[in-house]
Amino acid sequence: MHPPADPDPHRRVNPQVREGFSLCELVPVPLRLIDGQADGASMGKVVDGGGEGAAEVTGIESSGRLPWRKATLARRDIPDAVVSRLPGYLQVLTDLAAAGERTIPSAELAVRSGVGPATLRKDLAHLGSTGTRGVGYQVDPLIATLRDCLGLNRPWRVVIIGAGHLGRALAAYPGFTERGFSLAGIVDVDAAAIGTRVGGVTIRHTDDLAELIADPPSTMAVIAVPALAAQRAADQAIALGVTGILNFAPVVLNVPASVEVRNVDLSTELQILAFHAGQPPADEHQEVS
Amino acid sequence: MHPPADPDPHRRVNPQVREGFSLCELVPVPLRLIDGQADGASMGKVVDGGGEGAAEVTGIESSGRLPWRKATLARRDIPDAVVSRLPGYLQVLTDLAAAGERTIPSAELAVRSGVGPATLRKDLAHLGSTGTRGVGYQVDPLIATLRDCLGLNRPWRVVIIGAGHLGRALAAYPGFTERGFSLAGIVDVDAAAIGTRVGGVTIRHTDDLAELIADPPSTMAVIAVPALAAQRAADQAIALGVTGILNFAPVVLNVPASVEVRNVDLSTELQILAFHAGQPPADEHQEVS
DNA sequence: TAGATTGTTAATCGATTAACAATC
DNA sequence: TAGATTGTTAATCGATTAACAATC
Repeated sequence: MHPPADPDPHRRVNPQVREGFSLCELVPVPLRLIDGQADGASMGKVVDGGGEGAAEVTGIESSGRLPWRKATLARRDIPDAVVSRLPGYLQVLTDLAAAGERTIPSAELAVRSGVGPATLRKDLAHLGSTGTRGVGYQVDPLIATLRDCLGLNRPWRVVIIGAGHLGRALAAYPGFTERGFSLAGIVDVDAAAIGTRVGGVTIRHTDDLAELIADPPSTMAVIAVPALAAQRAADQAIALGVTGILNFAPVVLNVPASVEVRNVDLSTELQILAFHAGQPPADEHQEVS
Repeated sequence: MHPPADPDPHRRVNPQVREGFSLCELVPVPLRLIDGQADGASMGKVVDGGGEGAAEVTGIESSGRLPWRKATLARRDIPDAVVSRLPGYLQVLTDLAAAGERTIPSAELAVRSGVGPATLRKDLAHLGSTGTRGVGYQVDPLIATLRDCLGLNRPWRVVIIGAGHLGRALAAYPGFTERGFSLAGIVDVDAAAIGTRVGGVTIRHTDDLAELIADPPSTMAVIAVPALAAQRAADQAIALGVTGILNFAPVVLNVPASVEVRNVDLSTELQILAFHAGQPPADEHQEVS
């Protein structure tokens, strides 16, 4: 009935530890910390962190005893597969809101999002139940919940590294700012490009990256440089505090586990299409099993 | 140890039948066909196709009794998750070949590809075992096998629909032709753009799409138009015989099951990064479970 | 109430991983 | 042979799906 599961090539990184810990809604769940014993082989002992800081979604370890915020989401608990579908739901819901819809049943939202209704309801249940039995989901509150979950209510500043055709196209992409990402700047090493205006900013030299990222701070970088320059670009960005990288270069970036990388590779996608195009065509009237 | 599984948002389509059938190496497996009864509700009856045509990877239903080609691969049998990793392996291997490497053990190829060694070996086993115990994999033969499997030994012509910033950047992207895809042309409806040269071709009007796709035939299209125009572009391309679509517009395309769609959405990726950036930072010394 | 639709369970399905016998 | 590394098995893990009780 549905496209089979397919692990996300966009999240591929060199094997690294990526262990999370869980937060629960409204319940002060302590951070799980490893105590200090440097015992490499055995498992770290889980220590009760004392109930502090877990509700603060920015992940900054709190120094004082914060009042328990109404944590809207158990964000750590959401599987990656679910997270990757949330932007799609948000997109569809935004369109629905613009069209004046107030509520929508899961069946319809699912069709418009390209997923099954069971998957949709289970996904949304991860955000805390927002639906009403017999009615469906309220569009506006669900949008708010999704935006909150994805962290889109804070400003995100993004730098683009590489001002070739692709970098400039990305800088000029309106969807960038439409969805709350603001372009901090774009850099390149090519003297011919520097000084050109694109997407509301002026292309600067890569040497200015530190300055650009620092104030106000950017935490996301888009890498749009040739493959050979990509690792260096990533290293620079990470050294300057970037924790999220969208990589368009066809290389596996080596990054610390604290940095999230998503890869987008045009030719990978074309090759996957080639594979399928080379297959015997799926018969439209094929048996449904 | 590894990034968790993550279903591939790039393959999301409206729920449609996507049933395959299997080919086995060297064994003439008949196509499974549904007989003609137009019985909508009940399941189609599976009919033995008589053993013809299954080995022809182009998927054109053969009219005569073809000799059984030595089918190098059971391409239908390869899980999507595996297929999505093959281009990455090919990329790494190509780099290794350029560096003069003759053989490579799975452990090293795995690290360079950002996957685990067990996954790598299991993936390659799907292509027929090409490794040598105690030695590793031979680079050049493995490249040949991968290219064969992905269907990269045939010419693939691609049309780009939409000549905005992104469409033009894609047209100019060298990786396009470097990996065996040739740009058939690029079209737009904007009179100001038509006539401009980009990536070795001249931007033509969308009305010329039929002509462009027909001769020589293109089977792949890249959609780089605004969201509102994407479905229409897809419909046009599909009507003209395109069976693979790389969609950059943030919409779920409605296509027949015989058409493969892969979605690339910049803002989706940024939103996923935002989610992770909003999380408590993964502790580098976190417990390994 | 009756109809509709959610939230959740349990079953299925598929992908990943560790481990090791096979074998170069 | 001894060492190295594959191919494959079996176990684990996670994601999807169908179905239905809960409930608006």
